[in-house]
Amino acid sequence: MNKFLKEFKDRGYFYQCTSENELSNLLDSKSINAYIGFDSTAPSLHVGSLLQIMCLRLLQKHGHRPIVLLGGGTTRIGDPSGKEETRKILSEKEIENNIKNIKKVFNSFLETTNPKLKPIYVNNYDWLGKLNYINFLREIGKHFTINKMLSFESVKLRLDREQSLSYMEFNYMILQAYDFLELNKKKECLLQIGGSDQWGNIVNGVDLIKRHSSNQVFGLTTPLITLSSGLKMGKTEKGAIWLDSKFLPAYEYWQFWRNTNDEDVIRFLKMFTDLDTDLIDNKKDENINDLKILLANETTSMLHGNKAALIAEKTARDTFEKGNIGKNLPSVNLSKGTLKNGVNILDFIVSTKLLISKSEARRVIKNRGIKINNSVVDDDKLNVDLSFFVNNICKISFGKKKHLVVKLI
RNA sequence: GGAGGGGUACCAAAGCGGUCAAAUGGGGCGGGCUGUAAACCCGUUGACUUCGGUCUUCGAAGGUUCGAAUCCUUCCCCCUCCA
Repeated sequence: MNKFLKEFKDRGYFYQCTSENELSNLLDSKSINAYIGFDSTAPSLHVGSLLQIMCLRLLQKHGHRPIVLLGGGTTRIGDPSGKEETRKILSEKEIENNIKNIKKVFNSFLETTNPKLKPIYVNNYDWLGKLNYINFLREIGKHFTINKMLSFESVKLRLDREQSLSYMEFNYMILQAYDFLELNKKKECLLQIGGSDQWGNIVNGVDLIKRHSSNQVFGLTTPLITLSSGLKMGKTEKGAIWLDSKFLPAYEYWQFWRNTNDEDVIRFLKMFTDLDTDLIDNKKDENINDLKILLANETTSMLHGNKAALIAEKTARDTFEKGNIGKNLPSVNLSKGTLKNGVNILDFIVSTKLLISKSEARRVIKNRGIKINNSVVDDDKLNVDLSFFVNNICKISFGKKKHLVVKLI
């Protein structure tokens, strides 16, 4: 088997492939261009897209070039799944800004200097925006039969459940197929990778290209990553885990990985780090918490850099293992003047943005969830003044994991 | 276009004139147990409060009433069936 494919499987990226043997031969014979499409409705990407990004890294590692499709065109249409979520209509400017921002994310994960490997960015608005409906129907539409489209899982599911499926959404798969065709023509793209939910769309593209230009291209899908808890990755409890320090500081990114479920650790090490898979298998019996730290360090340094990972680890050890005030915990500044006469604990909490409302703060205090300098606050009338500060610093904690350093300035 | 059903908090879903800031379940958050896991148990889940209350919320806007999520009117949206 081709080395890329083998590693793809070893790391647990593999779910389905259109013609595995042929693809394997192709990848052995030359370097190819392969694409993955990303949604650009948000100003950045979160861990939900990380597996896809890792696929692109792996392509590069094996000498293939990734094409990153940022869906300016499809974003404009929107995938109206979900029930009655009227999708936000994004302005052109927003989409452009999103795309610009998202590119930065890729640049921190991908090799960008080697001219043979560096990613090609494309925006499908460039071709979808120019489509002429009649021509499109005649050239592309004729290759699709309704009979077949109705048989696709995504469609069937909706129909079986008697949920409505708009014509617009029904067309989504054709547009994605068309994207692949364009990329095949213009960028010699021979492979599309995507999540398993994209299978139908990908197969459509492969078929379309065969009919339209009789080229053979391939599709490859990754499994849908769920946490052992069954939750979809990325869209987790506490809000999105952004792949961007502007939206999520490195320390919290580190914490996200540090808090991985036991059952997920080995799997995630393989998926989300560059560590050799054999090496990871050999670690199976090591202390689970050390493995989690390893996972957190590897993933964090890949995105935010080695230094940030080390700082995050040290900060975590200081706060969790020693119970100290980790120097590099997230911090807020407060002016000395406001505390001169002391300030009520509720106001204090809200002013640090630890919590957003006084009611919530009151509730949490009642549940013994607030600590100042490691001691539980049990009175919501507590007056916080300068005496709580040592060297102008004070630590306030919400729960066991959320700690904040308040600095006086 | 016709007939019917429906829009309730993060989600699902009760309520159908006062006792409703709104049952119940899920999710979230906090606590306990632990290992910064999982499972389990307990608490909590609109905002402000001098803890007496006050204010804003049940698709939208009006109206009836001492009093409306509940009744009426108009509008918007969704679903099912028929054409």
